Amino acid sequence: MNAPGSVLKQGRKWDQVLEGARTVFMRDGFEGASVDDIVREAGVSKATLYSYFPDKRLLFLEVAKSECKAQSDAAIQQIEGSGDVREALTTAAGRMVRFFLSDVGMQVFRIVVGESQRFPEIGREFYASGPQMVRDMLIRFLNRAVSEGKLQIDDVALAADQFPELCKAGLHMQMVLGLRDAVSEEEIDRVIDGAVEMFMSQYGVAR
Amino acid sequence: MNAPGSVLKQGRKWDQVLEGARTVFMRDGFEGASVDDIVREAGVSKATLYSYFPDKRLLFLEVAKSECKAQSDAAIQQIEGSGDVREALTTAAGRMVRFFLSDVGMQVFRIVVGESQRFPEIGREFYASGPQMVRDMLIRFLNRAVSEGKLQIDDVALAADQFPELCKAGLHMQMVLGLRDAVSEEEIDRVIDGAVEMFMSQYGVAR
DNA sequence: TAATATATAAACTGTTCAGTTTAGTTTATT
DNA sequence: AATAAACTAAACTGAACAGTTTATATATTA
Repeated sequence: MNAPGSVLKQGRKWDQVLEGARTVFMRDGFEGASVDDIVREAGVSKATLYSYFPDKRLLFLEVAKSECKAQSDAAIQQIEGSGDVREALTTAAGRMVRFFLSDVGMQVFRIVVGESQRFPEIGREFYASGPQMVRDMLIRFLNRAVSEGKLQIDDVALAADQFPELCKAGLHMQMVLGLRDAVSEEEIDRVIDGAVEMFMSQYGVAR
Repeated sequence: MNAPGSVLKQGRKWDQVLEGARTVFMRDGFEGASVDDIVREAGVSKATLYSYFPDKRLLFLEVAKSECKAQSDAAIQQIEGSGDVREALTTAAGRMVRFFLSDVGMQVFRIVVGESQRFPEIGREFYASGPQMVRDMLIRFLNRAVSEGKLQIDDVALAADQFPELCKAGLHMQMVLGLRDAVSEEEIDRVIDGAVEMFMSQYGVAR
């Protein structure tokens, strides 16, 4: 079940540490979170934390990975199943937008972007356990739709990169930069519909 | 000419300080840059720096604003002029992509995203002097094209949000996260053409 | 040339914080 | 109950760093 990604680990308070770290990192960011805050939140001694994680950065990496995986597993699910492409894309877009705009999603994004220069593996691991998953899923989905004659796409990889971007449509940037603190359901729907509409108008087969 | 945005300012080494700060912030990020590094780079005393800028954050804000303004002034220029919509969009897309993927553009983005939680005005000022400018320019351009019957767009604001996102198409994310360290001209063209193609296939008027 | 502005180097203050160490305690296992 | 593994609190180390102060120097202006 809750495998620790890397080769670190022992004992029984691992989850407790990770949960405390999650809370504090999500609240205060990477630099903003002190290890002392984390141990206090986790109800654990500093020595225990350091017996699990060699340093703060690795601890954050573990938190980010587990968050990402949880979210993108949920977001990926079966696009499969539903026969209608338009419907499937709408569903997928909904999941994506809600993920991008969730507190956790945005906070992880902020931290990862901010720290990936100093700690490149943070960027890599985040990408691999988040955006990459979605991208791969979309590529599979689009390839299937193409081979079934439901879509017509020359460059599937490009299309798989375009769709998630369309799902941001300015909202993500505004939220991440703190220009707004909420987005209404109407706006979300408007963006989703706009994304699907635009995507289908290029790649949909004429009927 | 080089007005200092806010109401701070005096004497003759202002530019020198700003230039040194620019260099160091762009190289090391916000937290990574120490004020001592900056004064060393600028060839200026710490006291002088602090006589111009009340604190490090404000100093960075000034750097970010001036970078942003320079870049987005250049990027905005006249889309106007050229009568062909497709051509104008292609040109604009080229400027945008090259801006997103430039060292300065990415570094400012990284820092702003990373720090805008702790310092909300950084996010606001960045947005106002960068993305907002582009957005407004696009809205004006699209409205004109619509009224001239060259494009058909219901929701111009949405379209103006979609186009820049299309210009990112995964590349921006990969670069910002440090998964790549360069993008070929071919890839850039592919993304630009893809963006224009998709945009026109929805909003272009049938001919 | 005297007076005023601006600049400088360098030492200092105060704080924050990651990571370590120590000496002792709790929990599980046999 | 004995033993070992995991945990604890708390003090400590060492370094980094923002911002201040002081005493001095160099331009600029009147």
